[in-house]
Amino acid sequence: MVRGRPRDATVADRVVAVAAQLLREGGYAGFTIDEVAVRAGVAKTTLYRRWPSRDHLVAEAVAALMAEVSLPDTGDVRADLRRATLAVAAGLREPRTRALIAELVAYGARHDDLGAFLRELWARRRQATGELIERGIAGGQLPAGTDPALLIDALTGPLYYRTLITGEPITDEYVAALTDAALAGAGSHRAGTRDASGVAGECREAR
Amino acid sequence: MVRGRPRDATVADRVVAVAAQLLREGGYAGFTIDEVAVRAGVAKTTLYRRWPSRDHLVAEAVAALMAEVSLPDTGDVRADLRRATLAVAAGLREPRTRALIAELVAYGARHDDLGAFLRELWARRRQATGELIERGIAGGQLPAGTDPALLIDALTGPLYYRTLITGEPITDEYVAALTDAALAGAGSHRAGTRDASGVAGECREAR
DNA sequence: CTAATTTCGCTACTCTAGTTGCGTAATTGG
DNA sequence: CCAATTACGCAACTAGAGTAGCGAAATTAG
Repeated sequence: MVRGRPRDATVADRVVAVAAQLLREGGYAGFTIDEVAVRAGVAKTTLYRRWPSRDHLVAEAVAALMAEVSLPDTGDVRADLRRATLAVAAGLREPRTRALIAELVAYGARHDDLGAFLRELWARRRQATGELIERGIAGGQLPAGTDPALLIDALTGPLYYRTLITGEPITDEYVAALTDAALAGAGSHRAGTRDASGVAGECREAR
Repeated sequence: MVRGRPRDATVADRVVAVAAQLLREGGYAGFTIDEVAVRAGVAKTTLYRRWPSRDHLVAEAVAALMAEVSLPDTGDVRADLRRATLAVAAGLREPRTRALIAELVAYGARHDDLGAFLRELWARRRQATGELIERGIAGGQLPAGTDPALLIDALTGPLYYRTLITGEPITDEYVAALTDAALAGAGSHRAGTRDASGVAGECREAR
């Protein structure tokens, strides 16, 4: 057995719950380590014995907050992808969510370990979408040459780009156009077929 | 005339130069207001009379750093877009650039005015690309229905998405595939033509 | 020249992240 | 029971962001 005094097993749960609650209340602002310590009834030093930095604690609390969130699966892969993309867009429109993601991005850049943790978090979210796309390819609803990772990026990347970088609005019309373009572009890449000039134009006419 | 003692006109230049230099030396870490004040030979309070926060000063220094950067223009719009996208990818591969952008993203989320400032900064960079695309449409090198903003998002969004969120590598092959998909998807959206199901598949066969 | 006005430097302060050192509580092994 | 070991709480500390107050310097209006 381990020798010394065992860790208080309730501490982790209490702290993360309090941290998540603080984030819900005031978002990123108003979240202080001291406040977490007081509300959770533990010493600040105890917090730092378990989480190496404030950023780490916030990240874990966010992970707890986004533990749920599911993916539609109606059998119509294209429709499911549209719905999922609209859901992501809706989430990113929330100012508090936007602010939190922006902070997480900075955390990931500041601490290598936190970066890995967050990448893992995002990867889990993309996993399900990837499987959905695989089913779509297998079932003939998406072109055989479709690269799942690339399609996810094409659907999601512009949303985060607008949210975090350009700040341009993400309307449902924009999401529809984005989804159209991404689905139309899927499977277009072939080794040796670097440029698809004209093809899109042809497709447009053919509709 | 204005009544009181005039501002020392050299202060702004000195401070921004020192701030940019500190960013070059140590990136985001190691940048402290006190150090800037000491090196620029001004009082810390004077800094805060001109820049409302550290974040604002960093943002202005970054803006000074990225003042240059030009866009290729060979007449071949598709090739120019490929080149420009590769250049953006190369920039984002730099760890220090990546870290700075991540911090800027958080700044923009924390301060509304800084958000506007940064959006303006990015908008200026996209402006030139938009004009390039317009020329491509006018010259028939891109489908008539191409939405310039959407195409820019499709080309750039995934790069920032990978850089800031997923952390997946951005290889030149990835950029090539991404550019193919984006260019193939351009102009695919039409009012009333919500879904392009099958079209991409057709294109694949026709290739 | 004098008064009003504005900038500047300086000192001292608050607040929060994060650290250090110490005494004490809880547990296991003998 | 006793020693070793580990967790915990507490108090004091450092460092950096940001603020407040004051006196001095520079400038313009009269």
